[in-house]
Amino acid sequence: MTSEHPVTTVLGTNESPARAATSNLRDIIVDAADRLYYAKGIQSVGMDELRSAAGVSLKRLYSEFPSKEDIVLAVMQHRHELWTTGVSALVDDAETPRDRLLAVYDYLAGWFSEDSFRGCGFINAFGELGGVSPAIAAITREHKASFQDYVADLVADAGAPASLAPQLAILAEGAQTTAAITGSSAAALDARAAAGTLIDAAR
Amino acid sequence: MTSEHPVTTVLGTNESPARAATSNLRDIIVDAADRLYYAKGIQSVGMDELRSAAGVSLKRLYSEFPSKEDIVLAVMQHRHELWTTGVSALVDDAETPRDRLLAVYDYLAGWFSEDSFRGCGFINAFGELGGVSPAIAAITREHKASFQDYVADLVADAGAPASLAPQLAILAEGAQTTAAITGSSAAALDARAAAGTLIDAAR
DNA sequence: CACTCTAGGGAACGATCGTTCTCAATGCAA
DNA sequence: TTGCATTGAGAACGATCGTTCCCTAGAGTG
Repeated sequence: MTSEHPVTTVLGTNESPARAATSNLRDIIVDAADRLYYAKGIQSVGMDELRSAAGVSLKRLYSEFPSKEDIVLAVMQHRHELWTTGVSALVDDAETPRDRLLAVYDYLAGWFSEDSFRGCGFINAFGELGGVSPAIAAITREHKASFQDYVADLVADAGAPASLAPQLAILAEGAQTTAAITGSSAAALDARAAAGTLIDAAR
Repeated sequence: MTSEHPVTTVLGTNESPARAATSNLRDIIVDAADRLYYAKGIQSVGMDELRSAAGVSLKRLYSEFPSKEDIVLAVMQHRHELWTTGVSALVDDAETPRDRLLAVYDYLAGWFSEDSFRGCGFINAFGELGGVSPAIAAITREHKASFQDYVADLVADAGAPASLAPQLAILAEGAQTTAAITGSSAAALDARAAAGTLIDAAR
């Protein structure tokens, strides 16, 4: 489980403009891997189990990805895109700068209510493999840094002091782990309420 | 990796009043396992590696614990005790109810600054094995629930509304994961500042 | 001293890991 | 139809996993 990725450019380099047709081989593999890794952890899912779930032979699996770690990184890249588009969709629908900040927690509330929810896939992957896989640690850092930057932009747009941004990001992180472990989506509402208080106090 | 523990009583049942001498066999194993599992993840550390680190033969290892999962649970139990005593030591030293609430984040700041810090061991274990090991999921839930209860007591002592407690707990959780991934202890200060704002607003 | 018994070290076990390789089936040109 | 190149399914590989077991060293007893 080692490889040297150009980690500073892993996220955001969606170099396939003609991804087009929904179910090509790569997407089938990534979708199945995402479901399994997220539900059971990465090391608890062997290549044979992934092979069965995806309905793809080992040969074709390895023709698309050189190693298991590359599948894990592709899954994380995929999750990053889902997260980014999901959050910004709700944020863009909000009207006031304050509501745009709070929309982040509305996204969390919807996510936490999914049956399959089991915390942040990046935090899970980082805890499991961040200590032994530099590439997985790096992509996790990138994902979280991009979220921090995103919140910082929203805070700036709201005219609030920059110090508010990391506080709001911490609330979002804490809500994710709390919801994962308690199995309840209540943490999203708690975090949203706290965020509202912090935003109001920051003027 | 399966076993049926009486999960509702795993934490807090320290049934060995005469633990006395510091370095008995069990403690040696748990200490070595804690270091390795925390640094590299649980499944990345084999029994042979643990055996070498603890300087104990496999036979003696298995004479003390029936399976690897039992070692993991003992490590988590140990971490729970360290956390509980560490936090309450700082809390007890604080004078005002407000400072007692903020002392939690002071404890986090010290912890985050340790070289070995790599996030909350419970969150890491839950992400890695919570989906396949009910016992590990259960002890994680117990640990987090006990922290929630502890914060709720502090909030009640401060005369603040109960709704403040989950918000402060979420800040603590978020600080842990943020610090782990960014590799910086700044999140403790951010969380502490946010907590101060929330406490002040709750009157 | 001779014998028994216990405990411990570490080789060995079956299972499973990620990865590779063999070989049959297929498409296509002549 | 025949010959050839390419693909894919899944058996097989070496390594390593958690766990067990064999066998020796040494203490205790007569």
